[in-house]
Amino acid sequence: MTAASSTSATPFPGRAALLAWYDQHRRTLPWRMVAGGALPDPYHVWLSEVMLQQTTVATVRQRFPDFLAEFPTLQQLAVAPLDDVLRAWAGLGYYRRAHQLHAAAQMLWHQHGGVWPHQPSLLAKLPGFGAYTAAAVAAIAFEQPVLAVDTNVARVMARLFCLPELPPALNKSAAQAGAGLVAPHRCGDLVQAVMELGSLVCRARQPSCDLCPLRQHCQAYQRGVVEDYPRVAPKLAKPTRYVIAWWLQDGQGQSLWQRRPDQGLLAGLWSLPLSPFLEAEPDDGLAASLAPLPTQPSRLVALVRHSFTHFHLQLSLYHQPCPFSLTSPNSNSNSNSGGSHHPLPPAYQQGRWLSLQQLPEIALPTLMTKVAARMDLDF
DNA sequence: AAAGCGTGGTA
DNA sequence: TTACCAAGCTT
Repeated sequence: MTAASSTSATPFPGRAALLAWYDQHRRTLPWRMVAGGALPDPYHVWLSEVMLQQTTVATVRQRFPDFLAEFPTLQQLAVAPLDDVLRAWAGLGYYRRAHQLHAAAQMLWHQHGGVWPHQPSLLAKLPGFGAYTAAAVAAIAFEQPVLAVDTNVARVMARLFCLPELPPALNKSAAQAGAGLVAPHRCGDLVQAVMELGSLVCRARQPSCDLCPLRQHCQAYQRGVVEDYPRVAPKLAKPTRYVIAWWLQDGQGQSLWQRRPDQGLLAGLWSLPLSPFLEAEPDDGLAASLAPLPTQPSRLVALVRHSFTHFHLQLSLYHQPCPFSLTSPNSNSNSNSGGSHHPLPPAYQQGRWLSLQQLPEIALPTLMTKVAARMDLDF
């Protein structure tokens, strides 16, 4: 989001009350030091901040320890294969984060010699570091006097000062309005205190103003208009798209899985072969015309619904037996033992033939986890 | 700079 | 069931 440093801003009078509230109510989280403890490990702070981008604390609480156990240090993350990182990230969404996490680890390890820059402006040069993450790491890990503005902080400031902007302009406005909260000491606690307040008290829905340590300072509360802030832009309706996923099954019960490109939707994750996106629900005739093996029968096995950020998807899972006997389980091509059959078209000659039991070896997005569950039922 | 990019919980 | 929301970044 955004960041602000306090240079000449008017000190905010509620800062001490906010920190006192934080000392009493802060949650114990896996990436957070005990109250009053030493500075946290910047690698832990960074990993948690990236995981928490648009992702709930409840989810990150579950996934952070496992990821850290697989990649305990910056160095181990930097030297790990990308596909291992993607597999560890599977299910968390926004997979570009995992690509950039890996790229930034490599830059920090190989170009910075494993030494972290402390300034937000330098951190912001790393992939995956926007204004928010750069400020959050600088404040929490290195006690730099900056305010990191995420959704929570923007909401708290919008209410404290009745800021009228809509996102993303609100974030800049909130950074300016909140500059008076920043001081030379307890920089990391201050940032986390505002976020914690936004998460636990100054919530988007049903805020608990009676529990808020800042309500005497809150303009929206004084005017009785807390629920009117922050203002929200009207949302566009999500379109529904359709797609066919091909369950090609060979004689040993294996199916063909393909790695998606490193850019775009589900980047670098694995999927059954997919048709192009369709504007309407496909019927059996359309499926037959698009099938990888035109001479083989195909049957509809399941409809799988899934929602992405900007569209709804209905996936039609079509099963098609593949008569080729494969030379090896992980072969990239099909043998020619079935001489009377047409070979698979080139688009289907890349990938891995895997049993359902082997799926943990590859990075599967949640959509494909749902699909695999239906394959398991139908197997 | 508007749009692309995941997922799970909640009302 | 649907819509909204959550410790955003990138092009």
